[in-house]
Amino acid sequence: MKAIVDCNSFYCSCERLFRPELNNRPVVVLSNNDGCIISRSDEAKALGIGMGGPFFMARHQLEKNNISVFSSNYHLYGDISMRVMDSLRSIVGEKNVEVYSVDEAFLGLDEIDPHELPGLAHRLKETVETWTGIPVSVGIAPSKTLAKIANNIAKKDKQGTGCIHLLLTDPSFHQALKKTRVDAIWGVGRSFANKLIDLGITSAWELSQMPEEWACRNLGGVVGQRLILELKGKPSISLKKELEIKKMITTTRMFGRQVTELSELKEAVATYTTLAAEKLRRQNSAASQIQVFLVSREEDHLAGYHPDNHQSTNLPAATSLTHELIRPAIRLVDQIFKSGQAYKKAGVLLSGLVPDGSIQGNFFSGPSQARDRRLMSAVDNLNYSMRSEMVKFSATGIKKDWKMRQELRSPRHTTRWEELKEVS
DNA sequence: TCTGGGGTCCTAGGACCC
DNA sequence: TCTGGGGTCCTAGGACCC
Repeated sequence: MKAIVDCNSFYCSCERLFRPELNNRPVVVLSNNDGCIISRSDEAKALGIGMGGPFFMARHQLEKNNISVFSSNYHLYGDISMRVMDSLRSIVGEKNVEVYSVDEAFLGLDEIDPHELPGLAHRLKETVETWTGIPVSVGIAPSKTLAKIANNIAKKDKQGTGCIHLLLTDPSFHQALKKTRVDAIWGVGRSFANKLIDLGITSAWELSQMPEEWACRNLGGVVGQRLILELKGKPSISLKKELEIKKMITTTRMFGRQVTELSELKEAVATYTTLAAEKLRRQNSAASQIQVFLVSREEDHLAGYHPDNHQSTNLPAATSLTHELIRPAIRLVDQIFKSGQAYKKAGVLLSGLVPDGSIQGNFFSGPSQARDRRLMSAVDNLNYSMRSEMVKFSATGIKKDWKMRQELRSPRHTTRWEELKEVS
């Protein structure tokens, strides 16, 4: 058996922790750059605020309904997320928790007596809520995909289910499948859903009755095949181990305004490279390839890949050192940049990742490498313990006029001393 | 005027090797 | 005049997730 534990309106719930007067009131949280609405409290949903809609278009509606609006505060959400996951680990054991995203985790429950599952579900919910203050929903079923469906049922009828739903027997999940539309299945996106509906397959139940070979041919090969098995209650997507090493690392951001100056683009790309390099060192990897891309205003509506605006280079040797990554990154900006072009977004992608310990050296790398690495880890430690850019490379700029907008961000209550909540 | 960011997995097809 | 076949690795692109 598998469980999924999912935080309800996670970002909104985090904001409410320090603003209890917002409980039972409508709240929304915006994406980076205050672009879209990415989290809504139940009250905001009830007022008709859509998911993923642009902030500027909803602004009037938000004001009219006196809805509280926050920019995203990832320092806060990341810290609260860790506490939620630690609570789950303390109940089912570290090896049975797969952190699936910032606000949800799959749990492996094969060692638990099925009779104890309802009690466990309640204990999970109550413990997380008591220890962290974040409300959660729990779904339990034989496979991950069915657990997701159970969780959706729990969330859809919070009063009726108490945010807990279990699908432990065949009849119970058959019933649930009949009530679930194909486009609501985990693993079925827009394109597969359209395809299925065109074929007259509208419910999860109908999909589960299709032959595996058919799914293999029509739903993305083994992915589709696994999906059918999962819907039948045969677990085919296993729990992933913690600490899997990422195979590529990217940092991309919109700018707060259009950027036309080469010098500003270089600052931004140097800043993103610094962030990506920190992520790289955190998992003890080194990169052997770096790619940079700039997105201009004009091509924004043309979705996808534009070779003109992407350049990549193979590094002479894999590295995790920020300055060895910034240099080639900036050269790539020079190659891509077109004078007179207005850019709205840039990104850095590190790939060809290898373990940092066993880097294939080359003729030209000298003994300074070891010293540089000690320097980097000192910088990381300082920045980590202060939770800020205590020490940084001058190439990343000082003023950062291009930085994204975050006009409505709440204080970083749990990660910055100077922003600690005061209670009098 | 303003529409996020960061990932994963899988497949097809080309390059290359023996 | 005749010109194989199987395997591996890499990359681009499509699909999906939160």
